[in-house]
Amino acid sequence: MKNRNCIIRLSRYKTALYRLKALGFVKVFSDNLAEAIGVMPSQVRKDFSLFGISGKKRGGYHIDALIERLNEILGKDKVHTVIIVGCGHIGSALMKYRKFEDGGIKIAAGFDIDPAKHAQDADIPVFPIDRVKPFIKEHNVELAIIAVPDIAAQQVADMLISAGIKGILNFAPIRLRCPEGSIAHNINLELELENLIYFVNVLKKKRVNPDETENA
Amino acid sequence: MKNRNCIIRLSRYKTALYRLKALGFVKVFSDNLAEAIGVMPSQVRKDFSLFGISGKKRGGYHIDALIERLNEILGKDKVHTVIIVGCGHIGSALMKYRKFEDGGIKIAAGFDIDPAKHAQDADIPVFPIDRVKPFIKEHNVELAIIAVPDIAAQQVADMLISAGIKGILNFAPIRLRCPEGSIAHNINLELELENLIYFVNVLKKKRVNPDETENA
DNA sequence: AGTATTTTGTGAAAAATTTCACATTTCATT
DNA sequence: AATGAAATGTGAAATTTTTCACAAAATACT
Ligand SMILES: NC(=O)c1ccc[n+]([C@@H]2O[C@H](COP(=O)([O-])OP(=O)(O)OC[C@H]3O[C@@H](n4cnc5c(N)ncnc54)[C@H](O)[C@@H]3O)[C@@H](O)[C@H]2O)c1
Ligand SMILES: NC(=O)c1ccc[n+]([C@@H]2O[C@H](COP(=O)([O-])OP(=O)(O)OC[C@H]3O[C@@H](n4cnc5c(N)ncnc54)[C@H](O)[C@@H]3O)[C@@H](O)[C@H]2O)c1
Repeated sequence: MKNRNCIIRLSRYKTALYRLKALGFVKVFSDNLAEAIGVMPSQVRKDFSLFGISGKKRGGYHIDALIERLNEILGKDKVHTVIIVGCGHIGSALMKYRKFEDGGIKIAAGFDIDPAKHAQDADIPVFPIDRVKPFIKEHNVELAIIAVPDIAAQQVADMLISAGIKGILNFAPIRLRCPEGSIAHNINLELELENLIYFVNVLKKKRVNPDETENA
Repeated sequence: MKNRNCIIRLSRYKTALYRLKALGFVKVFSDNLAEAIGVMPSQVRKDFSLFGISGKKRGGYHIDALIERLNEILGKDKVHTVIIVGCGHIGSALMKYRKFEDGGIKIAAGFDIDPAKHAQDADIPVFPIDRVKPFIKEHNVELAIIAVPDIAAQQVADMLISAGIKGILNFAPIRLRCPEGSIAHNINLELELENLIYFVNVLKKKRVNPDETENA
């Protein structure tokens, strides 16, 4: 029911709603949202009913109220503080990304083992890794992004969790294990590319032989 | 049946197999793979049977043969050339990532609209954006990574597809539309963080009130 | 060689997710 | 105020995906 895909759809509805709002719309119907994110209108209504979101028959949903409700459900009604561990290529790209802040995600600091990466006076400071535990405790940080090499990732994750981190977004190409009470989501870009390659091949086979292949 | 999740699992099995192989294993059973990627053994066997992969009863699967077969299914039995459009923070992080090449994914060049990003003599060169069409045609490139600002992304995608690109991995936070015969996968990092935030909140509610909440 | 044990491969069952379909409500128009 | 059209909310149906469970095969052991 309230599975990962459903939550992802809620985020997508929200993105679509912000765009519709910017376009001047005040209310929206399930088919507008369905069209925007590429699902059936009944899916939109089912998702909403799962969270007790209701609109008005014939009147649809009020955009502002809907955005507010979705933000509340998604926990985006307050600012979330995140730290980044591993300020190499990916880590520093993320640190420089300003749009997270617009979305209520504040990157408080970076941490790295390499002194060359340290920048304690920068806009978003980068501290030595041994400062991470006290930092997490002092600032009550619950979220971390891991962008260290794969061999170090599990060890870093364990350390962060022991310091109080509850949620990790991991870019190292391994599946992080974590104990009850904490959670890790893994982003594996090579896997994403591999996946894309597979579906491009399916597509090509379909062109050559439209019958023998099935849909992607 | 052969849905996206199934293909993702195949990639994961492959990763696990490489690790098991490096550890000295020669054969593997469905429960080893299941344990490694966190699914049921019957899921592993079902996935394999879907692609006509078979092992030996009581003997399991031969790791080398299995890796080879998976690579073949996933289209990883040859090197794939990729270009990157938009060599800003994310784009250049990806260009500097050496492990793609180990996995048979070769980043041939980058393209950017900003002359300050151009580097025609670099290891992986960065060319002006107007060179991208001839490059795609000349080198028969089918895959592209888009890492331009969101407002430019759809336009860039259309251009790439018209030049012959079949598969796009998109980092801009919009859902790219593309015509029949081409495919785009979207990576939305803010959505991933939002999703993580939701599940961390579910976790916290569960701690406070173990009954009223359901599993993540 | 024969027996016991382990593991696959796969239909069938179960579970999860999506889609349908329609009664009900609301809004617009006359 | 009455009528008609449009959109929601939701059980039920359909579809998809996962898990079960067990017969058949391969290996190990005696
Ligand atoms: N760069 C990419 O495009 C890309 C793509 C896919 C996956 N990844 C993955 O993301 C991770 C980071 O990649 P990258 O390219 O940024 O690598 P990188 O080498 O540029 O950065 C890694 C950083 O982590 C730091 N580090 C190492 N061990 C540490 C520790 N124990 N504690 C704190 N910091 C530590 C290093 O000093 C370095 O600054 C890797 O796991 C990589 O496989 C990167
Ligand atoms: N940096 C991140 O951590 C991050 C995180 C999430 C999402 N993203 C998304 O990834 C994309 C890139 O982000 P970034 O931080 O690397 O931005 P950036 O501004 O650093 O880089 C964008 C690059 O694209 C180039 N560009 C702009 N228009 C172009 C065009 N028409 N053709 C070719 N090149 C063009 C720019 O010159 C620039 O070099 C954005 O859509 C952003 O929303 C980035």
